[in-house]
Amino acid sequence: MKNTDADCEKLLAVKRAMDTGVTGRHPSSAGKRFSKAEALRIYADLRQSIREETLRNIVANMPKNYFLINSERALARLNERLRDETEVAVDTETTGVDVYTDVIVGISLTLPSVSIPPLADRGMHAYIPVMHDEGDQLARDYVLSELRWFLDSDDIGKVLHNAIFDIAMFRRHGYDLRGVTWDTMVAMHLLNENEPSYRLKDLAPKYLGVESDTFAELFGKTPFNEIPLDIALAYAAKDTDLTWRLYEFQRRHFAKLPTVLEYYQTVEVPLLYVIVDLEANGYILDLDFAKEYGEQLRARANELQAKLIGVLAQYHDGAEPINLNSNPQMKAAISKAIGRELPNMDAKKTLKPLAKQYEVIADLLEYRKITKLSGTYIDALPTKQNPTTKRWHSRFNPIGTVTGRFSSGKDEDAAESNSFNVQNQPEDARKMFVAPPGKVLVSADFKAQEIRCTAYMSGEPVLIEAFEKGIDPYANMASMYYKRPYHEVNKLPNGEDTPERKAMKVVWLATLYGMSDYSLADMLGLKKAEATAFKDELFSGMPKLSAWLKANEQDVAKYGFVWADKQQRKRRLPDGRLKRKEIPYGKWQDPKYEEARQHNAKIGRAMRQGTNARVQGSSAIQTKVTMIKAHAECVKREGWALWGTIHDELVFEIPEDFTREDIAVIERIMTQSYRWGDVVANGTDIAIMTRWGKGVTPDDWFANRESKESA
DNA sequence: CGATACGGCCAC
DNA sequence: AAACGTGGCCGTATCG
Repeated sequence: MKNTDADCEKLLAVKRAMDTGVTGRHPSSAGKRFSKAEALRIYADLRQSIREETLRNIVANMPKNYFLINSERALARLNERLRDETEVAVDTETTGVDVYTDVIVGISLTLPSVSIPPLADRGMHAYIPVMHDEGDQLARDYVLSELRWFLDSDDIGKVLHNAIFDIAMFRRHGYDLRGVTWDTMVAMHLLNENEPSYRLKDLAPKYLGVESDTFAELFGKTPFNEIPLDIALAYAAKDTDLTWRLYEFQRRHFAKLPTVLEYYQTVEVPLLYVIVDLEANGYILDLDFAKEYGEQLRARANELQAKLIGVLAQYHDGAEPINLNSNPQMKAAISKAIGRELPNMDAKKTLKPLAKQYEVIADLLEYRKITKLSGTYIDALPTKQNPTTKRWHSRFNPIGTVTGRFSSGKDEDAAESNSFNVQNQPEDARKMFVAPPGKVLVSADFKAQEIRCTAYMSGEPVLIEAFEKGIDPYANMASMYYKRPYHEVNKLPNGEDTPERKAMKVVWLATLYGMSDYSLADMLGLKKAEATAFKDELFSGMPKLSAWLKANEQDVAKYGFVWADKQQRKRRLPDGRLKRKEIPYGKWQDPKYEEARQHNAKIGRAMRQGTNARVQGSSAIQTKVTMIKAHAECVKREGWALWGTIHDELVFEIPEDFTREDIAVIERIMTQSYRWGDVVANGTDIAIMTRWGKGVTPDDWFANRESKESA
């Protein structure tokens, strides 16, 4: 059997160790033939001893300006020194990564300006253990109360790596961490959104030339409170030491990016506090509803399962019973059942068109939809209640995407966490989410956010005029293209799209996202040449937009990056500068040119990403700026909180006795917080609900309330 | 048996 | 020729 690269390395390490006499045969294998299994056992022991040696080295080679603070006197002296600092690096060590349940076991501080005469290195790196199992130390309550003035101070800036976590941990113990001025993790993302990892332990070797072991490498699954204080000091003080050095490195680089720095300091950093509140506020789920709905879905799934197995089992060969969740099995069985070979099991492209013709396919589609819905959402979410807060919490990661949008879900190193993605909840699962008692959810979206953004960035008069007149841009385009009156191609009396408007929406998004004419034809049911002609004619009426799209591609090709609005954020697309590889005519399928094809595909992808990143990235900035304003308003108002954000939408929770003026406030926040210059006004649609979903308009809500009052 | 890849699908 | 951007997560398949 062939060994993996990882195993090869392990075996080589063992061989080296045996050759140099560092280790010998494994005691458990005395008298047996030397085997790979024994070598791997030796490796495990070797690793353990390497780990122990690493820890010994870390302690032995610890810089002289790392100090353990474990007496009242030492803490008092530290407090004095803190008063002379303007900016300090801060980090917490904790029992785990659940900010609502875990607790702080120690605090690291780097005081950069301290100078202790015999020591060559400037700066002081302190670790204050407060809950380690062993060793002399101060109590957490005492330390936190002594440091309260510092934690509360806006005048002493705090520099952290992943500040959201630490702010939330301090809050867990009833303390604010005010004055955060820099988050090296977020800053790194603005300096390079393509970075493979934003862990301090990966950034330090890469950018500071400092080797650094991860917590897991050094301590495995041992919680930090079980780590002896000498090792804890060396490890924890190094964290703020590295954070500070990374900060200095980043400052130098931001000097060349003043517009990005301005955005970082006025948006991304203040936003961290908004996110902490948003995440902590959390969600309430209607468990009775979830239970009942889950049972309904399960019953239907069982019914479909029995039916499908009845039909398909005969087409399945193999020792194991047929599995409806297995795509390879289903592809084979259904192909046989319907007497034609399916190319794949894509629901939209392959199965849906066949569902009318073949009941078995319709059943399978329903079965898959239901099992996905219950498996991922309806049955899964109820188990994720936080034991401490009794609410459900999501993570909103402000650097989770390359364009600047939020991602939502679990943290990278938190497989066990109860966190979940709140941004991809299907309509049916949203019904589980309810407003807290006495409150309503108010959702406010940016009306046609990305299209307004494009109108502004391209300066296209057709789009700008449409927005000025309050005209629907899709309908306007449809009117132009089909040469029919606007009202005829806008919406149908029942509020649904006309086919013309729908087609324009597809074409619009296709262009924005760089869809090929081939795919567009596929989507609209046209021939490729027809799709090309369609797009050409449409865009010939909007020359400024066409020029803008072209310029974006040229920028990607020339510079390898594009800017979001006002040069606040860069999207680096280095593949755009690659040179295309020639593939001779007729050799397009030739395996010999596979590498050339992939190479050229990367360039095409970069070209498509350019426009998308400008639009999506600028829109994300609008959403983030608006969130800061919305949060500030919520803080001022009793019972108001920011409940969620889904890219182009903010959701508030507010007391149910809200007024028309309250709605007007939300409307102003949405439309005035971040404007597309003076060129394109913002719009917002507001909906009110007690259960997450469609909701009603404010007018309907008030009409309903008034009719109840008069009854 | 664990880590990882992948197809598929939810959202905007 | 390839062919729609940004994500997260599920279950199965695959690898060693």
